[in-house]
Amino acid sequence: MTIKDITIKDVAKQAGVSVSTVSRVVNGLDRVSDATRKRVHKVIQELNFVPNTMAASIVRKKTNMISVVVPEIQNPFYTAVIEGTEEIAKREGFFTLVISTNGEESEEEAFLESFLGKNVDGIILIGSHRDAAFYKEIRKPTILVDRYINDSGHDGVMIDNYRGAYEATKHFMAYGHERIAIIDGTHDFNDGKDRFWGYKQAMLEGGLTPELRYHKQGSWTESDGYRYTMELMNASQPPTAIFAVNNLICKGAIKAIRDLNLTLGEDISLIGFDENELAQFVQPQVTVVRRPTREMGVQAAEMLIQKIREEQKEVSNPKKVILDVELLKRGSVKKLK
Amino acid sequence: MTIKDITIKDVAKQAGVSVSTVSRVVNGLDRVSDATRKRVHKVIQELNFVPNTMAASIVRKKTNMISVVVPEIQNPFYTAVIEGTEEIAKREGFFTLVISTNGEESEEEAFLESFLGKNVDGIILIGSHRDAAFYKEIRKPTILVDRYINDSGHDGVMIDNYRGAYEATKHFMAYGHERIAIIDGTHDFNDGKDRFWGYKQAMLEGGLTPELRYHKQGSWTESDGYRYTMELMNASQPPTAIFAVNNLICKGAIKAIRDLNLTLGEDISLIGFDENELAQFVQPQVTVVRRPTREMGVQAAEMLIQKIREEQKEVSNPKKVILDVELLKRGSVKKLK
DNA sequence: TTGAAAGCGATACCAC
DNA sequence: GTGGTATCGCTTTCAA
Repeated sequence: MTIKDITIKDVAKQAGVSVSTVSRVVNGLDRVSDATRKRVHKVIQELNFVPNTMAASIVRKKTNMISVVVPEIQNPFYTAVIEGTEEIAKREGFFTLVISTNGEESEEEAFLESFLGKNVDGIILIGSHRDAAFYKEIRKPTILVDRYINDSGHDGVMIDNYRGAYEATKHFMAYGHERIAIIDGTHDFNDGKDRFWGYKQAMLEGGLTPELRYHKQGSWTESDGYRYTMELMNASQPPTAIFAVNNLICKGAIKAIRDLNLTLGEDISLIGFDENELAQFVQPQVTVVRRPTREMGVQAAEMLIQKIREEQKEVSNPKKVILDVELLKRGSVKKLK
Repeated sequence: MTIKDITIKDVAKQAGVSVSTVSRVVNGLDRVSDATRKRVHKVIQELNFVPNTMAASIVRKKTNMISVVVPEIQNPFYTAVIEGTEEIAKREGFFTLVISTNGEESEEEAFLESFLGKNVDGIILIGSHRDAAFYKEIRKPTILVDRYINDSGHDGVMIDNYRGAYEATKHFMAYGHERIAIIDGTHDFNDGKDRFWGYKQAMLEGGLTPELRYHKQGSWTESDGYRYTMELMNASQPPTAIFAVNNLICKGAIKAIRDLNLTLGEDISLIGFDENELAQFVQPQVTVVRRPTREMGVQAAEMLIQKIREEQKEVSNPKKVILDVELLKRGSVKKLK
């Protein structure tokens, strides 16, 4: 059992043919006689030869690898998207590399600029939030998922954040709610802005005025969800409904409601954005705006691979695909008469 | 903005130096005059040159990449381990590629044998469960995490499954429980066997006889956890305590207990193996055997990188590191008088 | 059908 | 300090 990797040359010598021939049978090309093909295969078996794909890639200028770059690998949203991309990639003969940047922009850059980034055929960036100039530097088929930056020059797959928030708010209103609070995240990017905008529009259209005291804005974290729910409910005139703009905030809200000894769907109504485990566990279950996570990955991978095949490295006309969301009505919204 | 990747040659020509020199400055080697270094750097900037690391790897026979292969990327246990490995890898200058096999053994093989597997410096296999012969084929520094196969020839990082189960069972007994049930998974591998064994030993040592009616064995799934909890509690003489051997089973048990309208820690005591979100949410919180997930990743990465550096490709004496577990006592175990 | 040889992009040894 | 060149493992014309 020798350590040295055996190469195409070893196979050639052992089989008594040229490396060209070995290369041909390895790649399943025609014009090789059955006899030699068989012989070569046998030697490959015996020697346990595995071609060095890097060497191949450098001449082919194709790696058959795509990479998916995510901010954090612990978040179920990202892994769900990844599963979608992997499914398609695999079907289409691509290998998926997952890179987690741990939320550090420098990591993203390190990957894209100086390392493996150069050695994949295409890139899917999920939840990335650099500026347009940054993305323009990427001279490779690239798809932006979840967050889209205009003028980035790349295609994108997103969801209709506006509509999700709009529908949620409308649902509250349809059930007779008027004091509808929103626990909001920062508005650094479109997703945050759009969700707030959807809420606001729905309110205005229904003749309600969004009140400042019902608008809590902090980070997109569970602890803020908890804290603001406490604040809202301890105020003199608490809201009858709370819209939690992401899954973490929603979890925090659920915990706060429990700790306040309030009955969900009775003392307070709640809608979350994005599915989460607690929302499904508590009773009544929490109504949420569901986004098609896996489908986002599928779409992104399909678009990317098509791009790779067409070698449209330069995007003339970036395409944005907006996937629809769905309001999963469960029991956490009380019908006021 | 041209598409063609620019190479070291382009830089050399533009800077009026040889490729050797460019290579030197790119790699930060000494023996380059400040003047030329500066000039070359300038050209690199202008041309936006990014070295092709694959080409470099093929001559260096080093990629500075390690891969982590997991069965499924959606499972928080795996992602926690991954975070640990990434931390170390990054610190040591390695890039981490995450590969999800989606539970398909063929995928694992595809990766290891014919693809990128060849192009990383080392491999961490988490939760893999092939036979020894399979692992022996891997001629690369490799660490097995969580599941260990004897005679595989590789190092491993595991936890003390036996002790975890033993402590949990002892805890029940210390609190006066005698009818202690176990909802068990399959015994295909050591982890499953050891957990059951720990339970059994603790019982026997305490003078209790593990009864067949209190031993439910199925798959490691939430649905089985749910189903068996139902069965146990609906039987004529239900147990007073249940040991759920993994996080999914534990979640199922929690849901069943809720649906049976039983009070946790009062009508029924419960201990889970491995932390999980529901265990922390319900009140009282569920006592669990905590395993040091992140630390497992850290250990594995450290061992792997050391091995890579020592070029111990052939392991003479595989090393097994067993990390300890901890019983997190929370409120789900009732003190019987 | 097969082989020889040039080349992919970079490194590293050896001269100068 | 700097450059020339063999080399890494493989693919791909071009001839034979």
